[in-house]
This record gives sequence, C-alpha cells and structure tokens, in this order.
Amino acid sequence: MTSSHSFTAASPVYTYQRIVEQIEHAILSGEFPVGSQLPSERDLMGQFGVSRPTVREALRVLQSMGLLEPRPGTRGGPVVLAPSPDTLGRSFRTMLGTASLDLAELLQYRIILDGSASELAAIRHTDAELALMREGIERMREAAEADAPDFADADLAFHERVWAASGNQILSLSGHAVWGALRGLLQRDAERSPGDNSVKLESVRIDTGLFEAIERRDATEAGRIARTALADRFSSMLSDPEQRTLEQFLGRAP
Amino acid sequence: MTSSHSFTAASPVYTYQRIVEQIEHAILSGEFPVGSQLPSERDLMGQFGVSRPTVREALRVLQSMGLLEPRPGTRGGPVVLAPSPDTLGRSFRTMLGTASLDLAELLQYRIILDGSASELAAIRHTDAELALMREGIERMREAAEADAPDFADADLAFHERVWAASGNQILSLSGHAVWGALRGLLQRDAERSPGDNSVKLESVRIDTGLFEAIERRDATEAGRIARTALADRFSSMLSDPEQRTLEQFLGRAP
DNA sequence: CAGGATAGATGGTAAGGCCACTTGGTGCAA
DNA sequence: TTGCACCAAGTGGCCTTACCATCTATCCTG
Repeated sequence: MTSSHSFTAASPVYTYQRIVEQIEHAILSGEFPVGSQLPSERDLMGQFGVSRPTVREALRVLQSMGLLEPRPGTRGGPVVLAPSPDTLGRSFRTMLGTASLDLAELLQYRIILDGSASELAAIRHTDAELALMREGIERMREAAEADAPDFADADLAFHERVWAASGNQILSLSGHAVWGALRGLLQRDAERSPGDNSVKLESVRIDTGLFEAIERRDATEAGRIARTALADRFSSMLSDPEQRTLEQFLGRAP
Repeated sequence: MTSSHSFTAASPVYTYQRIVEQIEHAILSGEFPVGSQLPSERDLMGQFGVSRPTVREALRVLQSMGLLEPRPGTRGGPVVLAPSPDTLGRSFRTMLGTASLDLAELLQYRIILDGSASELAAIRHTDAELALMREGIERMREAAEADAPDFADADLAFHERVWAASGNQILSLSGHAVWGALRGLLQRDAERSPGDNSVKLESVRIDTGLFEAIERRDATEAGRIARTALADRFSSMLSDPEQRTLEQFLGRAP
C-alpha cells in the first residue's frame, strides 16, 4: 500500500542563499541595527563553515539589496545601512522593463501616494516644512524660466519636500521610488518631445496651486490638485479603458 | 580663480556591479528574451576579462533579483526567467523592515492603501473577483462564529481578494507587505488582549458592509468603510496628536 | 599634545582545482 | 528499426590559496 503523504518539491537550496536568509533575518529582527557592523568576511566564513567566495556571494546579494555596505580597514566589517528607496525603485524599473508591470498601475499608485501625501502635508505641516516647500517652488520657477536642464531635479526636490511634510517616512520612501521608476519610463519619450518649456511653466503653475492649498491647510483641495495634475499629465499614455477607470477613480466620470 | 564646476561624488564602482548592469541592460533591452541562455560562467569570465568569482558574484545578484536561474549540464548556462512580482514584494518588505516604523505611519499607510484599493475594487471588479470576495466573507464569518484560531488568516484572505480586485498588482503587493509589518508590530500587544470573538464578529459585520458597497459599485462608500474601519480599530493605540491628525485626514474633524 | 608614520586587518580580485550533476550522443541489445 | 543503457563532456557549486590596495588604529616622534 502506498502512503497518501504528498511530498513537497525538493528544490535545491544554495548555501549562499541560506547565509543571505540568516543575515537578513538578523538585520530585520533588529539584532543588527542600522549603523552596526557584521563580522568580517573571514569571521563569517568561520561562523558559517563555508569558504570566503561563498560568504562574499551572500554579502554581494545583501549589498545589492541596499542592506549592507562594505567597510575596509581594521575594525572594519560590513555596515548595516539605513533603508533607501533606491532598491524599491530599482525593482519597479525592472518590473516595468520586463513588462510585468504596466504604466497604468504605476500611475495609479503614484496618484494614490501623491494625493494622500499632499492631504497629510496640508494637515500637519510645520512652518519650517512650509518654508522648504516654498523654496522648492521658487527653485522650480527659476529653473523653468531659465529653461534650465535641472528642472526635473527641482521638480523632484519640491515633491520630496511635500512627502517629507506629510510626516510619513513610508510615503516618502515609496513616493521617491515610484517617481524614479516613472521618470525612467518617460525618458525615452522625453527625447522626441523637445524641451518645450511651456510644459515646465505649466507644471510650476500647478505646483504653485498645490503649495497654496497646502499653505492654507486645505487638504481636500491639495489632494485634488495633486491627483488631477498627475492624471492630466500622463493619461494620454494610457489605453482607453485604463483612462476610463482612472477618471472614475478620480470621481470625474459618472 | 576657482572654477564653478561642481564635481560629482567619486564613489567606487565595483566590477561585479558593472557586470550586473551590462547583463541587466542586455536582458531588459530584449537582447536576451525570457527563456534564452547567457554564456556560461567560464565564457563570461573571458568576455568580461575578469575571474570566475567576480562573474559569479554578478550572477548571484541577478539571480537574487529573480532575473536568472542557473542551468547546469552540457549546453547549459544561466537562463533568463520570466519576471515575478515577488521581488517587488520583497523590496517592500525589506524597506519596511529596516525603516524605524512607528505605528502611526504604518496605520496611515495602510489606510491609504486599503481605502484606495477598495475604491478601485468597487469600480472595476469582475464577477469572478466578486465571487471570490463573497467566499472570503463567508470563510471569515464561519471562523468568527466558531471562534477559530485561523480567523486572522481568513481576514487576510478576504482583504487579499479585495486588493486583487483592485486590478493593481502594486497595491496588492504593498498591501501585503504593510499588513505583515503591522501584524509584526502588534504581535506583542495581541497576546494580552485575548481572542475575544466579539471583535471578530464586529470585523465580519464591517467587512460585510465593505463587500456590499463594492458589490453595488459604490466606490465612495467602499473607501469610506475601509478607512474608518482601520482607524476605529487601531486609533486607540495612537497618541492624542496622532489621533487628531488621523481624524482630520479622514475628514471627520473640522 | 599634536600630527604623522607604521602595522595590521579588511575587502577586492585572481588563479586553479575538485566534485556532483545535467545533458547529449553513442553504441548495444531487443 | 526501436528502445535503452551507458559514457563523455561541459556546467555550476564550492573550496583553497594568494596577492594587492586601502583603511583604521595605534604608536611614536617632534
């Protein structure tokens, strides 16, 4: 008689992968807080009972995930890094590049994040944060009027300050990540549509309205402006049904 | 006279990193479609002019990003994989894991995600997705009435189906990550508040209302229910100013 | 006491080698 | 002819050893 037990697939487990898991778990569980040091490669090689190349493969993976940074010298050893939106943005870009993520999803997500961040910024911004946002708007205006190439940077800087004013670190990190992915996607299209600085001036006008709504603590209006600005700017790149869903989501279609 | 040129940071570039970039670019540009094979490690080592450990470090990184899979044997070589959204979820989790989260941020973020996902689900759900959500509600009800220990699983399963019905993978993945982080943060508190199943029944009642709003495609109401449910359930754990910000964000305070 | 020289440890990279396994073909047998 | 068992070649997995540039801490000198 055969047993009714069902076996699970015996996929091979790479030793470097087990090392990654152990170190990752130790970091995420707080055993190694940000800024602390792991044992050196040569020590880890002893602790895990593997050779140095294997340890290094694991450390490389963790490094590419943005969790670690090598630190040479005496008393050195891999250092645990603070979280950065870079790796998340990188994942977004990879998914977009391999077409397992479409633009509509990413745009929806950014509309959700930017809208909510703007509402929160309107509600709870401090004077210092307001001053930073105002300065950001000014830099945008100058860059647009001079038709400067660093307009995109100024644009990002302003929105970074809005995210920061939301008081929510997660919003800030993920907003940054999505922004990077979206910009990467638009870079190709940006080349064929020359640096028409009328669109830059229009962006400045819209963001100025957003800033003023935040300034007078009008959360509803701030959210509305942020959402519609993104939708109006990008919706032409979407298919018809995607556009319709977006309009319904914004409450602009019955 | 000093030049006004501003230099860019001269951070060291690791050779493994340049190999990763080259291979990644080749894959994303379509030069190596899904299912195709890269040259073997020994070939790559010749093409890049580096040693095998260096090539392997690069391949490990790409492998951990879910882009490659090793394939031994004659005519072997790394094979390009179909992209999986798992890596995106993984990025979310590590970002949330290393960020020093406080409950208020996490709760805000989940309110934003769940509210938006519920609105989208109301707008664009299909019959099949509706049936899955209905089934999820039923499982929740059964688990609550039996006071079963797997109520949390049933709860998660229902919300997963709402996220899925939103049609947005990113919402789904990040919702899952935030849910996990929130649960991890609450696990300590959960022990002292025993499994009072009146709260479970209350959850079922609320989620049933959410489901019905989604069913009749009432996006506004669905979003409102999702947001207020989370706020009501967790706000008692927040400080007073955090509660006030939350109430303002929900539009329930002047 | 300050500052520079020195020694030790660390990570970066290379070279060579062994093993288990997969694959593809070959040759034998039915 | 067909099927199958066997074998050789190539691949990734892992290890060992080794050298170098660089950084840090310490000590020593001025």
